[in-house]
Amino acid sequence: MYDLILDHISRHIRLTPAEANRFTSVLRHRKIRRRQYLLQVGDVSQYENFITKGCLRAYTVDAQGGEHIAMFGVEGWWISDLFSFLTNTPATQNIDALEDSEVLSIEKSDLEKLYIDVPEFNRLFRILLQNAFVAHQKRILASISQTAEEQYMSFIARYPTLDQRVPQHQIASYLGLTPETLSRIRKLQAKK
Amino acid sequence: MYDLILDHISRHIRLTPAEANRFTSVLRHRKIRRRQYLLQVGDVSQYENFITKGCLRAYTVDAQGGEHIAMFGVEGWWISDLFSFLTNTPATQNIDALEDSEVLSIEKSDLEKLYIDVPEFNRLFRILLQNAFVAHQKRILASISQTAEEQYMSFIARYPTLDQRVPQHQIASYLGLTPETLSRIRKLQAKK
DNA sequence: TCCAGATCTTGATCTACATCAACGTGCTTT
DNA sequence: AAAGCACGTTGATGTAGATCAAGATCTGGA
Repeated sequence: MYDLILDHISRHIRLTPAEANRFTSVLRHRKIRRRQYLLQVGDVSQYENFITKGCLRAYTVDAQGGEHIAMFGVEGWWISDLFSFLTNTPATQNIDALEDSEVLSIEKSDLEKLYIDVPEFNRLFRILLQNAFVAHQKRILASISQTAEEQYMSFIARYPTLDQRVPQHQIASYLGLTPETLSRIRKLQAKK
Repeated sequence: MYDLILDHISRHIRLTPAEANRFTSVLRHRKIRRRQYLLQVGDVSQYENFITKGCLRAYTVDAQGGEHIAMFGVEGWWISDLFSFLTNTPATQNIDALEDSEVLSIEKSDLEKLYIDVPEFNRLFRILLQNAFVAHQKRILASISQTAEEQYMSFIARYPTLDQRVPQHQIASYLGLTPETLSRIRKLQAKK
């Protein structure tokens, strides 16, 4: 149950067995069925979620009802509405499952206690944030400087597994394209 | 000299006078003239820089020579090529000054020692990263879901001072627009 | 089994924004 | 004071990608 997350953590910080137990003891295991919400707009996000199985997405819904995907997550990734989680404000994103999934969730108050009891966790979450920050920065620069086709090619180069698992129109939404445009890009690419 | 940065820090963590001294003792004060580089593509970023005066920008240059602005920074903000800094790889961004500026720079090895000696700094930089992360996420969602005009209106709403200080074509570059398009958007807005 | 919805594709048309080009103004540098 | 940039504006035209519409598969639920 905890193998994946402990392995994930051990890449960044070293824990004693006691500390590892301290950590896993506050994790809550949850199963999320396909199309089921992990978080809905308006709720306050209580948890940081580590995905142990399946695939989820975080997305906003605009005034016209259009969905815009902020991030995907698969096994070994974290997913949450970080802003809601950090500031205790209502979430602006929905998170739901694209496949039957399982997550390990840590509650905010538990995480804060953990920071105090095992200071290394400050370091861990700082590193995770750094990586996420850098990924976001690349995504921004891509979106302001690349064509739709270039962005899609970068996407499949960086996330080849996601391209296989996720419906095409969800990827279009992630890239800020219409499904039709992505379909045409793929058709052109197939010829090359 | 250190008033601004100590005030900035005190919003997030509480330091003893000794810890504050420990911190300021590793800061390096630098003056950067308008158009002068703080960091150039290819160099490894050695510093995190806190701006005490002036205005800087971080930007990439694409194959066609086009500049794409990753971020602006003014007094009270941090600026760096975080990826280069964290991974000791050559920077992919230039940072230069849009006005005569001054920064306080902390070197990577000093920061790492600081994390050990004063663990609260882990917390500080985690919080700073969280804020930056959230800002980036909003920018991504804006760029994939809003029109050019909407993005510009959001920009001036969020950064009214930047809109005053920064040349218009730099803002266009930040938003991923051409200077002509931004000029036309502003003309339309003026009528409203 | 059958129906409804989800997904993807293809074509026709539209439009937001880019590109190209010219010009005015006000700094900076000498 | 002159020359040269940097910066912004405006107009004409081009194009990437959106929108609208229709149809083909496929899938899951009653």
